[in-house]
Amino acid sequence: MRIAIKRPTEEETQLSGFHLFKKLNDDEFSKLNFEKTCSLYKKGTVIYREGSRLTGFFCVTKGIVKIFKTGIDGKEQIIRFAKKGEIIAYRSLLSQELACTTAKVIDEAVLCHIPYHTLLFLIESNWQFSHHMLQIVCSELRQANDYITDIAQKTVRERLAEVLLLLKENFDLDNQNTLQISLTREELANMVGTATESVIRLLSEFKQDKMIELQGRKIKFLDIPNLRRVANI
Amino acid sequence: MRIAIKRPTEEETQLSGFHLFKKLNDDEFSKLNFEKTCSLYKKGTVIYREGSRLTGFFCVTKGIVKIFKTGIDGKEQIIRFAKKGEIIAYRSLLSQELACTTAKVIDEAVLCHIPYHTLLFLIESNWQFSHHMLQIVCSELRQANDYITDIAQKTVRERLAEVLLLLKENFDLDNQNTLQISLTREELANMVGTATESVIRLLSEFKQDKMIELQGRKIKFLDIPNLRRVANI
DNA sequence: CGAACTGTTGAGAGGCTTCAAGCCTAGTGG
DNA sequence: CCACTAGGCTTGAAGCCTCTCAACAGTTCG
Repeated sequence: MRIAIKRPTEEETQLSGFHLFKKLNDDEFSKLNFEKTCSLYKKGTVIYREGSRLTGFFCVTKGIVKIFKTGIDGKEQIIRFAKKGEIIAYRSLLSQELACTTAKVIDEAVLCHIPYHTLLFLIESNWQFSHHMLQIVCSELRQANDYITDIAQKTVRERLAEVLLLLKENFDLDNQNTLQISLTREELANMVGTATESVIRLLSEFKQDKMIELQGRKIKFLDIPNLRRVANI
Repeated sequence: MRIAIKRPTEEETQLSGFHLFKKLNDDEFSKLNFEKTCSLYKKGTVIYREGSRLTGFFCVTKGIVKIFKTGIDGKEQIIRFAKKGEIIAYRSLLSQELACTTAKVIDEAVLCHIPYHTLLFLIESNWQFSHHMLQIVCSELRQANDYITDIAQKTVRERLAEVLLLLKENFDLDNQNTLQISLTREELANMVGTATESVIRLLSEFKQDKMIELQGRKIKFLDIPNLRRVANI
């Protein structure tokens, strides 16, 4: 599945920007760089699949990767998106379980594969690395718990508004206030946990209420305070 | 809020059973024991509240603690229950955030408070401790992600059946197949993410279908395979 | 240029929630 | 000892939010 067409540029494989690796000493960082394997992945490529055995984790140095679980009738539930500076597949790896999610490229991406033994080496040799790692997992756990509460208690309308705001926080807007991540209606539905048709209807309601503007998959924010009110946060 | 009426027994404050501390050397374990503070808490006591600052994490050595978030209109969303051998409050502590959940005793409990500096000391001095800690957080994150998928895709009926089976896994049954944890209908609803009335109606349907038997808050399992089928796992 | 996928809209059905009323149980105070 | 109260439990009825199904338009791509 892992098809690399062209090589990523030197710059696209730099791990120095990762907060996680900030406290490594020169030796550790060299070792990391020596043992990493970076590849460029086209949109649509599956990085790893639910149930597969992982040999390491990945650092996203470019692009966007969608992490999802497959639920009832193959319906996707999107857990999160990973972008530059974030790591994926570390959870199942640390638990030494088979992958419980699938990772798919939605924006041409460069990923660096870090073998499991390198991860273990870093945990053993540098407590600050472990500490950072702990903070990353804890942060993700917090988001997951927050989301459980939302999804259990809020209406689809509130959740969609919240998801839009969340996307706004995590992915930049251009100078026109347009969201710089392109998702299908179905993907939005799979984030919110609803039917595609519901997302479509609600989006056009938001549009009628002058909170957003739509052009295909482009979403432009017009009235964020009101959107926040709808989201009920 | 933290009212200790009677002292816990020596045996009730032992941390030697905790998997998390298995790899500590004698010095580390002594330090841990020296710096812990154990108390006994009555049913209904709040250990820590959403938004409060935490000074350490807690090891549950006896009893059951309910961890929940407060959502819309004060409606509780139960995140999990912690029982003997489990730790609580570590997530917000590690992230150095204010508590994002509330912990309340639902079965008379003994908790040992471990100060933040002790946690940091252990992370610095013993990589195996950090590794265990990472595995605990990862395991909780996995459960959270699974639950997001369920709650987003399954019906209330399926989720209730699943919650019952989950409780069966985590809390023992007596020799009559009766669940050894006593929850109100409202608490069940707050786990499933539904209205109390819905839980009541579904429980009596399950009873009519001879899958469970009810006596007040006691739930007795009669047909687990069928319950599993309803849960759709 | 058709095939496959995505997006849109309408109609109907049904699962759940909400509101309301009443019952039961346990704990309290006269 | 018993009425009383509060909180939990139960049931019914009404209604709405959301899903599903279905048909069709638009878009992309080989």
